[in-house]
Amino acid sequence: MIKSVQHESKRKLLDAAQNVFRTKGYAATTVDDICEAAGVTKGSFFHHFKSKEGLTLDAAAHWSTWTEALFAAAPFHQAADPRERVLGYVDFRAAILDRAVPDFTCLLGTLVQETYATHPAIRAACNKGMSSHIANLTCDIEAAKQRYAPDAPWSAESIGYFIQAVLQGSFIFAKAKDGSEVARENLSHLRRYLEGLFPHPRKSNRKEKP
Amino acid sequence: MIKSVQHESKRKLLDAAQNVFRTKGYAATTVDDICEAAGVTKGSFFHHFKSKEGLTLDAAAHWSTWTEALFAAAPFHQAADPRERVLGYVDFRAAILDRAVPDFTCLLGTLVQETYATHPAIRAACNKGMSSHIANLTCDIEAAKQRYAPDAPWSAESIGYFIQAVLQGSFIFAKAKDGSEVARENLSHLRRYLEGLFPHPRKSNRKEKP
DNA sequence: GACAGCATACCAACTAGTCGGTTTAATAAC
DNA sequence: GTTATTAAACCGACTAGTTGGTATGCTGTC
Repeated sequence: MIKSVQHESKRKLLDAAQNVFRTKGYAATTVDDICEAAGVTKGSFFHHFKSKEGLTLDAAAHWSTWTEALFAAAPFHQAADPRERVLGYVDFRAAILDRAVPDFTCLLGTLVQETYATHPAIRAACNKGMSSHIANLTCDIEAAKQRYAPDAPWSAESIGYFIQAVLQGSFIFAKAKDGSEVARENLSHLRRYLEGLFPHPRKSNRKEKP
Repeated sequence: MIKSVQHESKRKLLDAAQNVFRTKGYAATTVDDICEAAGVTKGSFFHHFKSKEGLTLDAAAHWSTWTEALFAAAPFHQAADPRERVLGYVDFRAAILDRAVPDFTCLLGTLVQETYATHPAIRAACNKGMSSHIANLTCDIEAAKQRYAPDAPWSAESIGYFIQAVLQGSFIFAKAKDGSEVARENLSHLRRYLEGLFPHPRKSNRKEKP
């Protein structure tokens, strides 16, 4: 407990960065903004991070830990059938769309869009985080493919990227329209596509493959 | 000719803004950056635009004119079958992915992601431009639906948004990976989905509906 | 000479990062 | 148990540089 109190400022700064970046973007967010949101001072900020970019790199890693924990704990992750896990993932993403826009959008997508040409280290960190999330997702997709579409011409990984692209694009429309209705419809199209990619052998969805 | 020479600086500023914003984003782009890229001075900038935000609003309108002209002139737009026009649109978007990243990404998507919470006027301008592009696209989709899937439960408009979301999301991955391979695969998934939504009645794709 | 178009010099506000110093916490010596 | 020592955490005023925007001046055309 003593130890956790010590590093509380750092954690608060990383949490605050997540939210402020998702609201205002990277460049428009000042170090003071983050300090204010975290309730710490600028001196503390530069004690823990060597620069704004340094904080951002840490925040990207922090984000990945945070989201992986979130998805690992989500109920869809328990389904026995990998097809259900994949569709459950999409449904889960749809379910959290009722929050405010900055609360369901993706830090990494927001950051990379702004910084890809100017901050190579941030671009790389975002790429790493997104790829690793997709790699996790790809495990379930691969298992579903083995069971329901073993001869399909597409790769499981490319489906993982496709799912993420639909999500990222939907976030942009949620921002443009200040609402998540379009995002929700997009996820419903995505679900229909995935259902078609993994056709049930017959009628039952409990039937085990021989 | 005199008139066009007179306003050449303004046009150059709008063109430059398009490219610089797509590379560095809104907040990280300085007025001086745009002036330098356009080859004009700051005095000229503030002669034509009242502020950086003012220029951005004009640039969003300029972008819409520019892109609508681009798509109106593209060959896919001539196809007689609306299904071919829709698929041709996707193929066209895939075909221009061989350019550099800032040359195929979307100004409006980039802008709105950064400014949605801080610059309401820019958000509205981006929303308007994207919606209008989708409305154009929706005409072809609606016609294709009438012909190939008149009883489908989805709306033509929602397909328009879905197509754009896939594109916008693909741009994010093109930025994250500094390459368009993922984007290309995403568009191939999108095409497969659309093909499934508009099934051919039999075998021929030249058959006219009675 | 009036005016649009453009150029140069300039300013006030802001921002990332610094720096000297204070507080807090853990450990060790006594 | 008290005190000394050390190091990490923290503070907030300050600076050097940047930025959007302004003020003023110049030039050619009508």
